[in-house]
Amino acid sequence: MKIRREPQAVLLGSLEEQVMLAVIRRPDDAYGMNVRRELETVTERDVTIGSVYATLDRLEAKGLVSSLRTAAADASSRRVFAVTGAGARSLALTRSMRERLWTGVKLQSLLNT
Amino acid sequence: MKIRREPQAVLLGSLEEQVMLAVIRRPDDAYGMNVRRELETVTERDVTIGSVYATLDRLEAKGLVSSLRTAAADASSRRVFAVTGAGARSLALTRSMRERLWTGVKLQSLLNT
DNA sequence: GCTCCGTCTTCTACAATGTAGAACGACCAG
DNA sequence: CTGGTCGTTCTACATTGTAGAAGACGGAGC
Repeated sequence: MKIRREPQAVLLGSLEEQVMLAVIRRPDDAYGMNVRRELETVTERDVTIGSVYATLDRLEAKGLVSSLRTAAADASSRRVFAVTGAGARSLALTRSMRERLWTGVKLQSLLNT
Repeated sequence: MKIRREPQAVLLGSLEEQVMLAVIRRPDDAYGMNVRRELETVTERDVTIGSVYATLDRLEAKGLVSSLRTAAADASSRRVFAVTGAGARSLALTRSMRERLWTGVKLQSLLNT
């Protein structure tokens, strides 16, 4: 009998993490353009729409987010995203690993070198 | 006349950030192999030495870390790294931008989807 | 002196992620 | 119609992340 390999939580790239967080911040409203807007307003840097979709598609391929289409009858058909359980676990893992690295780090003395 | 582009603090990739933190955590002792060890013990995942050096070299090219060679007379010649002021600023920026995105995010409800 | 070994660095090649912008379809105002 | 807005898809390319082999060097043991 085959040993079942656990679908382990995966480490995220920096944009992947940001995009997932933006999705979470827009409950039920997380379609591409909105994710982009959220990202831009919160981070104050601009992200092209292509980057957002490319990332979203790759995350979906990995099962970290899922998407659902709004009825075509609607004003315009949107693809609404949500992070999956696996996605949430990846976020948690990515964060805790990073927190461990940051623990005890003092930047002050280095800032004005 | 050309407009001068400011050498702004740069956003970091996930490994870049980790490597820089590992460098900071090994004051005066941050040569390649040690950075790798630090990374592995703190994050509990393995990183090949090639990844570490590639990242370190790229960071140096961007001026975010600097390196210095120990005397060749030493047991073995090492290249010791340190993060620069620009590096520290990038770390700070990367972190604060991310913190803003994480603010208010609750993973709990999503974890066991 | 050799030869084997451990430590550290360099190099090459390739996969995954990040980025940009044009093209497209649908709808609505005029 | 026609042009404008909104949202999505696609293509192409740059930057980062990953892997492992190859070298250089000095010390241990014979």
